[in-house]
Amino acid sequence: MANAVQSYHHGDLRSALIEAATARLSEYGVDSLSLRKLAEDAGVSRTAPYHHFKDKSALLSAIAAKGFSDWHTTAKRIFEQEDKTPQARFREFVHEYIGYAADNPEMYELMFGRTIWQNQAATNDLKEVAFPCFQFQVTMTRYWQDKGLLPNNQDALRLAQVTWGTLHGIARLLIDGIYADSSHIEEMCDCAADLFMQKQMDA
Amino acid sequence: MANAVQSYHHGDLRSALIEAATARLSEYGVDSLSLRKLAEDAGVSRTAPYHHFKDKSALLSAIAAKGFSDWHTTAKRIFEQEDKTPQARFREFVHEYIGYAADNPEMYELMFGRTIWQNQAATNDLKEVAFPCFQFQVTMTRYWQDKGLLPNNQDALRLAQVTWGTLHGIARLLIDGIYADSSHIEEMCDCAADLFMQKQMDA
DNA sequence: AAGGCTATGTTGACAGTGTCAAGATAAAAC
DNA sequence: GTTTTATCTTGACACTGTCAACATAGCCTT
Repeated sequence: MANAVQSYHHGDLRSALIEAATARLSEYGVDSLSLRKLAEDAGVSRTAPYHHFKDKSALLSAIAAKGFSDWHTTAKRIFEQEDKTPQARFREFVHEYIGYAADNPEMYELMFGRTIWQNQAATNDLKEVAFPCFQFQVTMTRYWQDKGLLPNNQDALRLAQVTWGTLHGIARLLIDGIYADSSHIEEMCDCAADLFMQKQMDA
Repeated sequence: MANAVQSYHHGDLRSALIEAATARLSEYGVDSLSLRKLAEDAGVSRTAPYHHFKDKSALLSAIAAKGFSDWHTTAKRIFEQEDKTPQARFREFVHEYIGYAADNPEMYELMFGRTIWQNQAATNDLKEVAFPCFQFQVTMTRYWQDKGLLPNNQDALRLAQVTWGTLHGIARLLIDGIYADSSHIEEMCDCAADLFMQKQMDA
C-alpha cells in the first residue's frame, strides 16, 4: 500500500515528517529524535527532510508550534467558561496546566525546553504561535487582578511572569523527577493556587 | 612544561577532567561538552576518561554535584545571617537564587536539567549531595512559616515545592530566554517575594 | 629484590548523528 | 516542447559515545 502510493516525490513529506516526529516524541522522548530515523519512517532518504526544514531545530520548532497552538486553545476554553466563578477557573487553570505537562512530558519539554529556544534558534513560525500564547497569560492575569483574585499592587506583566514561572517550575520539577512526585500533583496545585490567592480568600 | 610533568599515568585525571569540563561548560554550554574534547584538554586519549567515570552522564553528574555543594553553602550562608531579619533574609535568598542561575546559566541547566536526572540516570554520588540541598529548602520554609513570613496553613514540604518551583521556573524562563528578559530580574524577584509574603506584610 | 596484581593509559573499531555538495527525477511554468 | 523549479537521491565528512583488546607502570606480597 505504502509502496503503491509512493512515487519519486512523496507528496506531503512535510506533514509526514511532523506526524512521525510527534509519534516518536511522545514515545521515546525528544533526545532520541533523529532526522535520519524520521526520514526512514516516512520512507525517504536521509537528506530529504532538508528540502522542507532548514535543519533539525526547524523541524522541532514546527512540532512545538503545534503544541503551543493546542495549549492556547485549551487555555482559552478554560478561561472563557462564563458559568464558573473566576476563582474556580483560576484553580482549574492551574490544575490543567500542570496536568498537561504531566500528561505530555516530552511535548512540554520540547515546547519550553532550551532545545528550540536557545541561541535565538526559535523560528519565526514558532514565535508567531508562541508569543500570543505567552501574551494570553498576561491577559488572564490582568483579568484575575481586576476580579480581586490576584494582588492588584503588582504590574500585570511581572505578576504573569511570576505566576507562570511557578507553574512552569512545578511542571519541570515534576517532569524531571526532581524533588517532586507525580502522586502529589493535586496537592501541589492547590497549594500554589492558595498561595496566589491567599490574601483574597480570608477577607 | 605540561609534557615534562606528563608521564604515562596522568596523576590526577579525574580532577583534570572535571576542571576542564567546568571551564568548557561555562564557556560553551552543556550541549557542546564532549568526552573526546575533554580528554584532549587533559592531554589523554579518548577513552581514558572511562577509567574514572562510568559514562558521560557520570562525569556530568560529578560536575553538578560540585554545583549543588557550592549552592548549598551559599544558601546556608544567607539563611544563617543572624543580624538580619527573617524577611530580609528571605528576600535576599530569592534574589541570590535567581542571581546564581542567571550568572551561571550553563551550570544551572546542568544541575537542574533533565540531562542528569532523567531515566534515574542520577549517580548515587550526585543524590547524596543534591538531596540535602533539596531538604534544606524545606528546613528554610518551615522556619519562615514559624516566623510568620509564609502561610502557616500549608504543609511545609508542599509549600517548599511550590516556592522553590517558582524560583526554578523563573530561573528557567530567564535562562532559556522565554518570555522573560534579564533586565527585569530584580523586579521579578521582588514581585515573587511580595507574592509569597503578601498576607504577612500588610497585617 | 622479583614477580604478579591492578589501576590506568593506549589504539582500533563500530554504529550512530547532523549536514553539505552534486547529481537525478518529475512536476509545473512558459 | 522546452526550460525552470521543487523535490528526492547517493556520497561524503566530521563528529559523537562506547566497547574490546592491548600496553604500561606503580604497588603489594612473598
